[in-house]
Amino acid sequence: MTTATQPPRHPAGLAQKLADSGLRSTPQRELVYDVLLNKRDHPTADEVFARVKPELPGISLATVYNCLETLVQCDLVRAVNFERGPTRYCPNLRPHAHFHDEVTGQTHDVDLPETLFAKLKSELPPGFDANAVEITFRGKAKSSAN
Amino acid sequence: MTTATQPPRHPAGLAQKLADSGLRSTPQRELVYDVLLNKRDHPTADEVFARVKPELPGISLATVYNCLETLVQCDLVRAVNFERGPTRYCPNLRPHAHFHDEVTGQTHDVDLPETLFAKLKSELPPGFDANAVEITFRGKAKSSAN
DNA sequence: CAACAAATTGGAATGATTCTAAGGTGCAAG
DNA sequence: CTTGCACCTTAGAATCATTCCAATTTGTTG
Repeated sequence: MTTATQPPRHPAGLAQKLADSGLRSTPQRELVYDVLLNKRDHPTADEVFARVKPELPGISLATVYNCLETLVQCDLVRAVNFERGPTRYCPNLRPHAHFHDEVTGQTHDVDLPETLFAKLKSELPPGFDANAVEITFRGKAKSSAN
Repeated sequence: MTTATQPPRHPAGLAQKLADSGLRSTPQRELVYDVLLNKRDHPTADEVFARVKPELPGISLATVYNCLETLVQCDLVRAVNFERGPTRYCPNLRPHAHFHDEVTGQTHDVDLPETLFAKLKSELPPGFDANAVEITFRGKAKSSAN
């Protein structure tokens, strides 16, 4: 490494946030974060891997997964569709939301006023035409009061 | 069918809805639907398989998957978390929703007023304490207007 | 009953993710 | 500056949900 070291393309916050969690700043973590900031198209782990590889040819896919998880834990990045588990099925056909209890793992139906669903759709910018809205809450529900 | 035939535990609608789509009513499909109606705890395919097996020991997991997909196609059942694909990552930390373009497969960020997120949480029944809300729209966006 | 289409079946294949064991890296204390 | 040690990375194997496939079964129609 000569004087050619490139400045980081991301806010200085990374090293700090990592340190806050007792974690180290590594080239892999910085690069993965850079890639996410530079093209905000919600890439998959594989896509991040592909973008990172040219700059750090030795990096492994496992590391990309590790880095992404680390960034999520530090609240620097959010995972979309992070329902790791299998698909669940529900015979309730009325429009409703789901509440996912993080303690028990149970999923509850939550009825919401139709007007809210309408309101949500009406908030979409012009050019976006939604035919479905999915709302999922995460948290804890009082004991087993189904 | 003699007098010993058990009455279906589900609304008569099944056979009809299936027929509407040019599909047959089969013991497997009826039983899978029964199971979903009888215990509405959002079971996974494996769980459905386990509940169905005692009554129809010869049924295969593949058939359970097939039946579930059929029921979803007939609009009798909804699949929760049906993001089959890989997890996506997003460095946008402000509260926002996602719009999933079903044509291009792209995911866009959609900013919504904070008040809407608050409103949503306030609609939760007592005893439900959410620390996160996930909102995903599905539909099509006007051309490539990122 | 014969023929054909629709369904089911078991097992193999796929694909994302996680696990595991081994090797590297860098700070910290002496 | 060297040794120790905790943290990281790595490659490849393992897992798990889901899909695919080819063969068999079932049901309906002629």
